[in-house]
Amino acid sequence: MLEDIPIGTVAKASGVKVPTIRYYEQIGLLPPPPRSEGNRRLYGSGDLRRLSFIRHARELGFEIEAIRTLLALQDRPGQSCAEADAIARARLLEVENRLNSLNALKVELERMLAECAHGRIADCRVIEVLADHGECRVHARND
Amino acid sequence: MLEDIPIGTVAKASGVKVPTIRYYEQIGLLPPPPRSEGNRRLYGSGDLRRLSFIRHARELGFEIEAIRTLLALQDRPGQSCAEADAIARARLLEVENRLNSLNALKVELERMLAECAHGRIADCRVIEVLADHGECRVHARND
DNA sequence: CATACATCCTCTAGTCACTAGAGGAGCAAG
DNA sequence: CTTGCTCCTCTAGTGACTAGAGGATGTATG
Repeated sequence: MLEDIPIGTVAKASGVKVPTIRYYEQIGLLPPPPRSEGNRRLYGSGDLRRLSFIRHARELGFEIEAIRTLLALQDRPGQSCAEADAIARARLLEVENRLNSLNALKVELERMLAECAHGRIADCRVIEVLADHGECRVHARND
Repeated sequence: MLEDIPIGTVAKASGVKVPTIRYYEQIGLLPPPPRSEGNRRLYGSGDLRRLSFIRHARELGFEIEAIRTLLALQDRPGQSCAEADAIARARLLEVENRLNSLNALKVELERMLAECAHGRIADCRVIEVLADHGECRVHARND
C-alpha cells in the first residue's frame, strides 16, 4: 500500500492533471487528503484508484453529478440494498443508452471511413453522410 | 428548394437550438444569412444541411475546430480527403475505447443488481472496473 | 552550507460550447 | 387592435476545467 504520494505523482499515475485534482477536491469529489509539514497534499493508493475511476467515467461522458452517485455506491457499503439498487439501476439505464448511441456512432464513422477511402473530396461522402441524415438513429438524447 | 426559413423552423428541422444557431453564426461556423424587412434571419436549405452536418459532427464527438476544418475542406472541393479521414479515424478509435469501458461498467452494474435481487448487499466493484485499467494510457490525450 | 530549480501552495481569471434571461420589436390570428 | 408567439441584441451564467501570478517548500549539486 503506497502512501504519502505527492500530487504530481498521483497526477501522472492517474492521468488527471494537478489543477484538476485540486478542483475535484474543491467540489467535494475527492476527499481533502492529509497534508505534510510544509502544507503539501499527501495521497494514498485509494485516492489514486478513485482518481483513475473519475477520469474513466469522465471520458465515458458521465457528468460530475453522475460520478458522485457512482462513488456513493462505493463509499457507503452499509447502505440499504434498495438504495444501492436504485442508484445502480439508474446508472445502468444511462450506460445502456450511451452504449446504443455509441454503437450507432461507430457504425456511422465506419461508413464514413469506408466511403472516404483515399479519394478526393469530390469522391468523399463524409460530409454528405453526416448532413443528409435527416431521421437518424443517433437522435438518442444522452443527457 | 426551400428558402426564407425562419430560425425557429430551421432549429426544429436541424435539431440545433435557436441560441446555438446564433452562437454558431457568431463564431463563424455558419455564414450570416440574409435578413427580412424586420431584421429576421432567413435561412435556406443549404444552411439547414450545414447545421445538420454540424449537429451530427458534434454528436460524433468532433470539436468545433475539427468541424471547421471539415467544412473548410468541403468549401474548397478537389482537395485531399486525408485530413477529414484522419479526424474520423481518430474519433472511431475513441468511440471504440469508450464502448469497451462502458461494456465493462454495464457488466458490473448488472452484477450488483443481480446480487441485490438475491437480498445481498453487493460489494461494489464499480471503481475497480474502471480504475484498474492502466494500460489504456494510449488515448489519454489525443487532441 | 548555498544555491538553483522543480514542485508545491492559493488565488484569480480565462476557455469552450453552450444556455438563460432581460428588454424590446415584428407579425399572424381572432 | 390586442393577445401571444417568434424574433432581435445583449449580457451574464454554467460546467468542467486550464492557465498564470506570486510565493513557499523540497531536493540535487557545487
